[in-house]
Amino acid sequence: MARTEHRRAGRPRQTVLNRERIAGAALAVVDDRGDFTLPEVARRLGVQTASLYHHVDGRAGVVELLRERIGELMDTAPLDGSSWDLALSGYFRSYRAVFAAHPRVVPLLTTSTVTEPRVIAAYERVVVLLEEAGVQRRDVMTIVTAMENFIIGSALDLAAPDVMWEVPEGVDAPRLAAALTAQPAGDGRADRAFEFGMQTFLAMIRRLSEPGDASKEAQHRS
Amino acid sequence: MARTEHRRAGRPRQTVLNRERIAGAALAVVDDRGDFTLPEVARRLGVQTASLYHHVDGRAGVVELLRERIGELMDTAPLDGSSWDLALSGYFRSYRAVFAAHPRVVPLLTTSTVTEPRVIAAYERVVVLLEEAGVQRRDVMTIVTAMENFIIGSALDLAAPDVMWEVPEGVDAPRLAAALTAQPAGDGRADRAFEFGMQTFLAMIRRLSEPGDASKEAQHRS
DNA sequence: ACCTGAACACCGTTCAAGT
DNA sequence: ACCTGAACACCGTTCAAGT
Repeated sequence: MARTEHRRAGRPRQTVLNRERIAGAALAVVDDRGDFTLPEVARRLGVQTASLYHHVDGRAGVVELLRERIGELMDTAPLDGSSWDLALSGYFRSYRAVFAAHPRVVPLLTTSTVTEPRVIAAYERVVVLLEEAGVQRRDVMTIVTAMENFIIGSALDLAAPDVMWEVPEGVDAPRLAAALTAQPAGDGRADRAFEFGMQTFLAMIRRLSEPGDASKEAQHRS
Repeated sequence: MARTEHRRAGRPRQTVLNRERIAGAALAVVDDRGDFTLPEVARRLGVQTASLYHHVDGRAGVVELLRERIGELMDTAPLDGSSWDLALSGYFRSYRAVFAAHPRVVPLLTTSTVTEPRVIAAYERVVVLLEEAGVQRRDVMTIVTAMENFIIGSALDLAAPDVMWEVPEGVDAPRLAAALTAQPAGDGRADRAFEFGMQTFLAMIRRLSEPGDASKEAQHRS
């Protein structure tokens, strides 16, 4: 009892900390607090805040760790499927499912370039699939970007409160109120919007791939 | 000179602060720092940090102020146009243009319910337009939510770095690299993705409105 | 190399004191 | 009612001291 009560100063014989453990603690803190601070993460690990700096580059480093962890959780298996549309929808669904499991990390990861090797590799597959589907090379990134933006927005939606729109007192919005009421019940609100959007994009990709479709050119008019 | 050098303690004869001025200062700080702190906002107004608390409810109150200001900047005029698709695309374009002008406020506003009267009123119009377009009442909010998510994602894209995907060393992603290179030049990358996505949604709405379209039901299969 | 404990600058919030 | 100045708890980051 007296032995483990306090860790004295100086390097311990066996390492107590590593990036893996820090990532797990940070994710846990975000999951139930909605955000994290370095002292909170350290406390959960039974360690001093300053100790974290031996493994990660401050707070930004911990965010980077969360980004990696999220990337690892995504299931890229669907991308090796047979048909391009099932492959894409399967991957994007798992992409969003990871955020659905950890909605409160989303706001922490929204502003930065994608560099995660696993994610980059997945997008490599996505590009190949789109080209196989018949999308013109110069249009590929436009489509990927649009879908990515949609998924990020849908992920943020998961972190948002249950009611996305609320008609305040004094404001008259009967049709909006009616539409809000007419929504199918259940917690599937965000799920339905996601599925609808994804199917919408897939349908457009099919249209772009049909030979002799005049709307192909329309995308380049502006 | 000696008169205005210091403001002594006690209530000034004429009010120096109001919500409007605070909103403007906060927006300016965010625009060029990427974030704001109360001391920064106060400094820009030549005032003590504590003074802000007489007009807004702390930091959260200033965020609320930014939300209001952004709502006011949106141009709802297109919503009174003749055809539903031009009305919707016009409004959503201005919606996103406001964020394009103030990209760094986006991350501050992403997690919360829409209550802004101006924005609620705009969505009331959007609902009416969608119903006029022939969308089933129970589908309206699904579509609105999907489009909203897409726009939020597209707005965040504006706050992100120029390169959204970067293939790191050691990772092999030739087709992604080629697709990135094949993008049309110019800063229109985000704009093109936004236009593509919006037109994609409008096309789907048209399809849903066509009488006797079997795909209508498909949306409710899951 | 890795952990501690103390230190520092900075932030958000509160509050008594002044007009 | 509205502003100041001081105070407090807390956060991110640095660093010398210890093994």
